[in-house]
Amino acid sequence: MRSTARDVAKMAGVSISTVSRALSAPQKVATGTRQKVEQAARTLGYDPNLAARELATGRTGNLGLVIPDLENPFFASVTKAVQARARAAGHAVFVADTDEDTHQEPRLVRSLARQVDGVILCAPRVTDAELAALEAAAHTRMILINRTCGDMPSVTADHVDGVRQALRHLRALGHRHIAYAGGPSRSWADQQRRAGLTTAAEELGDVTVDDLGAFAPVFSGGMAAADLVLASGATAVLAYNDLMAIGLLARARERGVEVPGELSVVSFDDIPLAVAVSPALTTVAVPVGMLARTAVDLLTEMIDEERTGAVGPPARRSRLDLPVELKVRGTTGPRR
Amino acid sequence: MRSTARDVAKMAGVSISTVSRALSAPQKVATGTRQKVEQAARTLGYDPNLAARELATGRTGNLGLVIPDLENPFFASVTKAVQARARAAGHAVFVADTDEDTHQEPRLVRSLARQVDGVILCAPRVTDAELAALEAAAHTRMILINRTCGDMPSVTADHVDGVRQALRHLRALGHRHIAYAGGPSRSWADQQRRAGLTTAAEELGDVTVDDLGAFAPVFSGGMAAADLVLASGATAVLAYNDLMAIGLLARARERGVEVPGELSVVSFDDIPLAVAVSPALTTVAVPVGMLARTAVDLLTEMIDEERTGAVGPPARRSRLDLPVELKVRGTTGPRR
DNA sequence: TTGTAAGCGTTATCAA
DNA sequence: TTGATAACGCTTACAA
Repeated sequence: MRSTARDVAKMAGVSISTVSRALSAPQKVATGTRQKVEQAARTLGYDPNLAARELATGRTGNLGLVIPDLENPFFASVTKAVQARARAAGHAVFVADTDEDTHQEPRLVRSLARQVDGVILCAPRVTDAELAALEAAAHTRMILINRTCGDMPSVTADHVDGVRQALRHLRALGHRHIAYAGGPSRSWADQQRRAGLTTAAEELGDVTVDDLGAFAPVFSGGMAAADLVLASGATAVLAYNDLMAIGLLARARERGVEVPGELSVVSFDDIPLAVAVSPALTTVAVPVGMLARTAVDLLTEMIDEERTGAVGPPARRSRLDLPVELKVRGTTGPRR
Repeated sequence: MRSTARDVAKMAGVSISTVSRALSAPQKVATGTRQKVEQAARTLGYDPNLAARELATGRTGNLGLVIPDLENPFFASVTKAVQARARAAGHAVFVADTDEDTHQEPRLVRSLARQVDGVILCAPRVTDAELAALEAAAHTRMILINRTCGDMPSVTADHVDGVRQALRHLRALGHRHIAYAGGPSRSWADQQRRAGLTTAAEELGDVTVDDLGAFAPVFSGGMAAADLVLASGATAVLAYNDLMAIGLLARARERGVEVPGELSVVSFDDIPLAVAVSPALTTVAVPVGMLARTAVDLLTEMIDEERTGAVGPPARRSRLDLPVELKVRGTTGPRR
C-alpha cells in the first residue's frame, strides 16, 4: 500500500499540515522539523497523491499537445521537443493526434482540457472562428505553434522570409520560372508561404511563380506534384515540405529527370531525413525545437502567472516569426 | 465557473448521489429521474471533475507510453497507434521519450506511474533484472512491446522468423555470404535477430553470416555500416532497421556501388518511408499498428479485470511472435 | 429507487 | 512555527 501524508506525519510526530508545508514550502517550517519530515518521507517512500493535490489546488501539472500527424517527421520532432521541455519543467504531457482530421481538433482540445493546465495546438487546421470559439469554450489556456489567430498566444516561424531566401537563391542560380507545390489549403504555413511568394516575386521583379495547387503533405503528394512540375516548364520548384520534396525527387528520377541538373528543388522544414536522401535536400530549416520549447515556456509562464496572481507588466504572449535558415545542399544548382 | 454535480442535483431536484448514479450507472436509476438529471447536466454543460473521480475511485483513466525515440519513424508509428487505440477506449495517454537513454526508463516509468492506470514500455533497453525490479516497485501495471522479460505481459513480433524469411530470400537469389549490420546491443529485437541468424544459417547450411557489430539505429549508423559491408566481401546485407538501410544505400551510392546490382539490402520494420526511397526497400514488415493496439487492449483488459475483481479463467497476458512479412521490393536482386 | 454520509489525500485558512 | 479543520468534487456503502 502506498503511504500518505498521514503516515509521514505519524512517523515524524508532527501534524499532517506540517508535512504538506515541509515538502512544498520548506522555508515556512523550522529546519529541525523539516528534516524529521523529510527523513520520514524518505523511509516511507512517500509520494504525494497527484489527484488529491489537483483537487485541492485546481492545478494538474499536465500539458496537452494536439498535432495533425505523428508520422510526419516534423510533428514527431515537435512532440519530442515539447515533452522533453515540459518534463524538465515538471509537467507531463498528453499527446493527441488528429490524423489530419480537422473535426478532431476541437474534440481533442475539449477532452484534454479537463485534465491539463494548458494545451499546445500545433498547426491546427480549423478556421479562425472555430479556434476563437474553442478558446472561449474550452476552459483552458491555449497556445499555438505555426499558426496565428487574432491575439491568441502563438509561436511561429518566419515563413515569408523563408520563401524570400529560397527564391533569391534560385534566382541567383539563374532560375526565372519557378513552380510551387503547395500543402494543405487549411495550413496556415501554406498560406504564409503563398503570401511570401507573391511579395518575393514582386521584389525580384523578373521571376514568375507557377502555383500548382494543393497536395497531401507527404511523399505521395510530392510524387503527384512532380508530373505537374515537369509539365509546367518550370526549371525549379518549391515544395511545401521535405516529405513532398522527397516524393518529387523519386518521381523525377523515375521519369529520367536529373536533379539538380535539369530541375532544382527547394523545400521546407529540414527534417532529419533531409540530409539522408541523395542528393541531400536544399531546404528552408524551420527551428522546430525552438518553436516547441518556446511554446512550452510561454504556456508554463501563463500558468504560473495566473497562479501567483499576475503582478508586474503584462507578459508578451507570443513569439512571432522566429528566424528560418536556407540550407543549401544537393538539390539546387545552376539553370541550364 | 465550471458546474459540479451539486449544481446538477439542485437543478434536477435530486440528491448528488443520484446524479452520480444517473450518469455512470444509468440502470440503477428510474427512467424519469435519469432523464431529469441528463437534461440538467446538458443545460449546465456539466463535466465530471476527473481528479475528484480519481480520488474517489483510485483510477485515473490514463495510460503512459515510454519509448526510446520519437524521431525514429517506427516509434512514431507505435505512438500514433497507441494513442488512437487508447482514446477509442476512453483513455488519454502520456508520452515520454527516453532519447535512447537507458537510465531514463525507470525514472520515467516511476514518474508516470503516479498518474496512470498502466504503462506501455516500448522496446525498453534496461536489463531483465532492472525491469523486474521496476515492475515490483513502480506500483502500476506494465506491458512490454518488442521485448520480453520473465512472465511480464508483452507483445512481440516474430523476429526470428523474419530473419529466416530474409535469409531464404537472399539465398534463393544466389547469395551465400551475408553481412549483418546490427542495432543497439541492448535491443531485444537485435538479440532476437542475432539468434535467428544463427538458426537460419544452420537450417540453410551453405550460407555464412558476417556479424559486423552494433550501429546506431539511424541513418548515420547505416552510413557507417556500409563501408564495413563493402570491405567484408558480402554480396548482401541485413540491416537492423529501415533507417540504417537508407543510410547504407546512400553510402553505397557515394562509393559507386550499385544496389541491387552489386549489393542486395534487406532491412526490418517497413516504415512509411521504405517505399518512398529509391530503390524501394526490401524489408521485413513488423506489424507495428497491431503490436500497439494489442498492447493497449491487453493493458486495458488487465485494468478492467482488476477493477471488477477477476472472475473467470486467468486471461492470457501476452501475445508473442506476431507474424512478420517480407516485402520484396527494389533493394534485392540476383547475385552476380 | 433515492438520500445521507463517510471517505479519497491534499492544500490552505485561521488560531494558537 | 505549528495544528485543527474546512474545503476540493466525486463515488459508494448503508439506510430509508
